[in-house]
Amino acid sequence: MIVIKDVARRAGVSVGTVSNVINRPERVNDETRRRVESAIAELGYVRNVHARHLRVGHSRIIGLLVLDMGNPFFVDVARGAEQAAREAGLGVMVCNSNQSASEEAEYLALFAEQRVRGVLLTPADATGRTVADFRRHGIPFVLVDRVGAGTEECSVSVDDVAGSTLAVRHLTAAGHRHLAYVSGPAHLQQIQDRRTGALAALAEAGLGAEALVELPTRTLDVAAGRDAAARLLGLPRRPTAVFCANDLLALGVLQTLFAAGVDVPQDMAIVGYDDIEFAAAAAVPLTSVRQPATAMGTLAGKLLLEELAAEEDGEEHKHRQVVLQPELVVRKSTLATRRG
Amino acid sequence: MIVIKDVARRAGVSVGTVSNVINRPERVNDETRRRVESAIAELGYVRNVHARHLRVGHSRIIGLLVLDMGNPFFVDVARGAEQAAREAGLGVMVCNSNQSASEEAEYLALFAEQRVRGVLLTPADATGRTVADFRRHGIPFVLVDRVGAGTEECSVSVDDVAGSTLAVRHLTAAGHRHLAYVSGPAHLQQIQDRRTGALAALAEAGLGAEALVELPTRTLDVAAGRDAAARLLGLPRRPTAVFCANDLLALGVLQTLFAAGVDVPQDMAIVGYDDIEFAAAAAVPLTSVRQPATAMGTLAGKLLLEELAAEEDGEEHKHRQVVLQPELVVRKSTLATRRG
DNA sequence: ATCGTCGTGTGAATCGATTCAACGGGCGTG
DNA sequence: CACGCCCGTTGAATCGATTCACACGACGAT
Repeated sequence: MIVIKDVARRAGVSVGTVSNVINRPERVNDETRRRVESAIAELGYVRNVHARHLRVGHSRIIGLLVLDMGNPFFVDVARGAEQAAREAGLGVMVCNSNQSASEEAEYLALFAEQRVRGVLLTPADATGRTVADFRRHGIPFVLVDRVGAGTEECSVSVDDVAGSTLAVRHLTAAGHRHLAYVSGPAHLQQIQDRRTGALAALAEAGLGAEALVELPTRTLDVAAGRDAAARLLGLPRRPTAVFCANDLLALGVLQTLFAAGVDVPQDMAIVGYDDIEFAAAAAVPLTSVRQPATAMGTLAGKLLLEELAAEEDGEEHKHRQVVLQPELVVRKSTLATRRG
Repeated sequence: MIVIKDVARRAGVSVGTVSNVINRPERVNDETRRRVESAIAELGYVRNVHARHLRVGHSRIIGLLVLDMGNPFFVDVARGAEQAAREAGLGVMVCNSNQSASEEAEYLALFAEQRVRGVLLTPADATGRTVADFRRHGIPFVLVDRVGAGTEECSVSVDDVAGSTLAVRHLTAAGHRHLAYVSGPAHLQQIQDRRTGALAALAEAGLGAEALVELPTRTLDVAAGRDAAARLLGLPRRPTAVFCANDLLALGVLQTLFAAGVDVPQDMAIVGYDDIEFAAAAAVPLTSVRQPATAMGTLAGKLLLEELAAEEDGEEHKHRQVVLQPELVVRKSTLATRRG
């Protein structure tokens, strides 16, 4: 393997000069620079980032830890983050916590070992334990899709309470009085907030918590949705509408209802969350709460970059909590009007 | 930041001993080991992988470069690869080439800089140029979803010619005589192979290439499918069936046909490719060619691990080309029988 | 003639963990 | 008692790139 010393020998200069050609080309004479550059090309030299990072103290990679890349919502978040990082010449290492606090802790430990420059994190652990542990390493991080507890970190989130209020208000306005909430793992903040918003909308309509049957699931995917729908069909007094904590669940619910011959939206209305691309292409196009996923990723990336820049310039950094607003997209899955 | 020297001082031992506790705990006395371990815990020491890798020569990360993580097919491949890597204690860095040869080259350069332990690669460049360039670095790699040109590398792929033959044979058997092929970027091997298979099935049915109208697209996503469907509807002599190079395209086609009031499958049958989870949940459940995506990822990971193990033991490694077989899943989007 | 400055280059110290030759002490054996 | 051996530990060399104090020559100003 070719190292910087080989290049230096080939070009007839010192290793310091080769390093300068790579990192501050303006400091070296044109003629010398050309000689070094062609030596690099001829030998096929690739610099070793480990040596570099050992010296400079940190790497040029940021870590992104999301709940599940199987959810197109997070794919969009990742796309946004990657774009922001790219513009600053940083690489992104994407990992899945699979909504598990222990996997989250494992990946955060990996990031710490790697001395990543910063982290974008969608916490799986609502207690904040793993995040608190991670803070000790002193690696800058930004929370994504979750508001920080204090103001000790930046965060970008979408108002989940507002989003679910929109969704459920839409249902109560159509006359629904008895709803189901297909939720998800209770330890996720998003799941809790979306319940809060749903209850708020019910209260507006003069309804109490008894109007909302919660159907929790272990995961947030299509299979869990199918499973929840089976439970839904078995309920003694069947609700007339289902609010799902995300679109994957909603698609699963839709599939099972369809197979059971339940007409959507006539017999059962469905609202999803996230408005992933597949929601519009579903058997019955899904009404859903749209979240600005890519924008969230980009913004989170930018906040992190700001913090890094401040750190490098020795300036003070004020943490910011950005909250974006969701938007209800009405489609066929809720279009029927309820009788009474 | 805490370094190994701090731990050594705290535990009252030399740095060599601390390193031994971390890497070969059996060589150190129980009492000493415990002292070092608690020093590590108390100080919150995290070892610096850059220093480690500088010394040992390579990292414990493998690179995975896929065409598009927006395609659930590749998410499944990644899941499989990650699992295989995890079992061997390796991390995975996932990147998207976005089907672009230049982005592919960029990410491969990043992997080379990082001295990743190995690479799993779905090439975007059918010419094999970027792959050939990458070979120079001497980093082991395995091709995924693509058979290698020679036998100079391992590969895991699914027989695309067989898969598309299945798909199109299914259509001709149902009486279709005039088909469209919504393809994709011509520089992808998969796209070419799937055309070859389609033409083979047509030939079996006594039909020539004129029976297949190709509608190429620039990308392989839902939006491109919508766009292709618009062109499809504008054709002078409208085909009765569409074969799409993947499910994302098929979902886009379905959406546009639906909006235009074209009945699927009565007026137009659709076959997709990949059998992603969303294909079954579509407006009209899609007939699709199922590929063993997760298995492909796992297998590719295992082949790479085998190669790495051989390298470490100084053994000879024989490259293998594994070809998996796809399977046709028939659903409603092709269920109508053609008249003549 | 002297001094300062500028533009280029050099070479050694440095980052943190790993590894290995060497060492010391305890024990058993001849 | 002397010797060899094993166990556990030490300390220094090493990996490759970066960085910085310094050197060197040329040139201009005084």
